[in-house]
Amino acid sequence: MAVKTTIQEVGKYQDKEVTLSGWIYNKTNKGKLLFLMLRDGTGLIQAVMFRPEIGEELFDEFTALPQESAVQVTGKIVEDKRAKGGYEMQAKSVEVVHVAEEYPITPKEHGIEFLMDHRHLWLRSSKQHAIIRIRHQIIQSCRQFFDQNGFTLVDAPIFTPAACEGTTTLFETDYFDSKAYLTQSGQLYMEAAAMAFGKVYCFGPTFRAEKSKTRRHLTEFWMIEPEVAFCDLDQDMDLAEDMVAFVVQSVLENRHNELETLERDISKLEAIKKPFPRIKYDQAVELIKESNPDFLYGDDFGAPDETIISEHYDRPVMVTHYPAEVKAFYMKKDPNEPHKALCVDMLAPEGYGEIIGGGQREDDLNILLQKIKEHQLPKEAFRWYLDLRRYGSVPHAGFGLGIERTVSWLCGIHHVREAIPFPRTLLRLYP
RNA sequence: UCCGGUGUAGCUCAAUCGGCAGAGCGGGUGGCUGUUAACCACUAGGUUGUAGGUUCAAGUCCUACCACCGGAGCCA
Repeated sequence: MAVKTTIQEVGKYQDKEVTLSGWIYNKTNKGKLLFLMLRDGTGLIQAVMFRPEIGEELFDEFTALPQESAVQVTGKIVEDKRAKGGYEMQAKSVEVVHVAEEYPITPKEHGIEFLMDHRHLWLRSSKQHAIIRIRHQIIQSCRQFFDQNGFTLVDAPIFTPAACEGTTTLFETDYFDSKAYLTQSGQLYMEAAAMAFGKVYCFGPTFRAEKSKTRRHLTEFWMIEPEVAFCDLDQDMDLAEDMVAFVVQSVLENRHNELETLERDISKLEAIKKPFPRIKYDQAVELIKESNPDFLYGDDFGAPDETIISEHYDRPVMVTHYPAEVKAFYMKKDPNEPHKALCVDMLAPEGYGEIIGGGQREDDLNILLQKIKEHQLPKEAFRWYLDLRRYGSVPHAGFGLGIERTVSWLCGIHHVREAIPFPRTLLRLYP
């Protein structure tokens, strides 16, 4: 009896008989020959069926099968230069598992609305499949990086009691007799966790009810957020740089086929080596003013401004020391430049924008109290957070890495909605 | 929220000055032993986003609405 295997393993079974289970990705026939492109989730392989070998009845049945019908095929794996992937199967016996209905996504072009309405099926097509596998690789290598560097996973809650940062619109939901808000960031909880464990990170979904309608925004997106006790801004940047370089390397090493499927320019990713350039806000403004003279000093950067900055470099650039007013209340001010925050944004190359935002946190109780007052935030909701500055407050820092923006950058895709399996945007809650 | 654009067959799109509603893919039927988005022949398939209006005549012009796309803002 033939051994069951998967398409990515067929190289181990050259000239041997195996059984593959999967779905018909595409097929074409030529009289007595039928070419099945078989998909099993691990790859694609062509199975060649010859009418006299298979038998009239089964051959006709297979010839009539619609795209995405489920089948099981047994045959010999042979090396063949004509086949994509280098191998093909000479089918000997075949079995239909399920005859699909007429499949809506054909090998031709489709519009984005149609594809997004069929996202549950679109994930089967090779490009989307490659993107999600690279997403998996990115997440896996982030976790590996933290494991290797002494971090403890401490996940943050999704339901939160109040508008945490006060800078963004949150989703509100009923929580029994009161209201709860979906988290916009795990950071404040990570600060508590860092005081308990030293080096921590969380990985989970975050939610923003902003009516943003751009290629860089989702209402539900995933962030990896490390936080480290006894850490200053420079050490925080070292960490961010180490992690991003590690992740890029890991994707290059393990997902070469997927990058190829996406026609990603690999040389752009191979250039991502430490050290990353580090510039201050003031220097970034000078770069922007070369191309956009209307930029007002003191403003936060818009998407086109970020692109201008990133175009000066072949690797991610870290911009620090933004004006304190444009940053969140918990950012520590630079003692040497009191109007600047000890913060860092990492801008990806090729115009992919901000993938990391972070910095050193304010650790002085009185300054924090003052800031909460200035930002008119509900002091009661921050009682626990302020406790962290009462019981052994230490310099600490961290950052958040947006998974979808990182996936988009590494995959070279145009829109973050393809970087998450089931995107949630301003205008989409289905499927 | 603002600016711009698009709604025509299951899908992607055409339709000139307002004058017979069309193609490719997908579906169906037949043919082919090396196809890669196969090819060849035949075939079925339409409330032109919705509601009004102008006109002998509207896919095409006008008004309103709806949906989506792109960008900005907001934001990460």
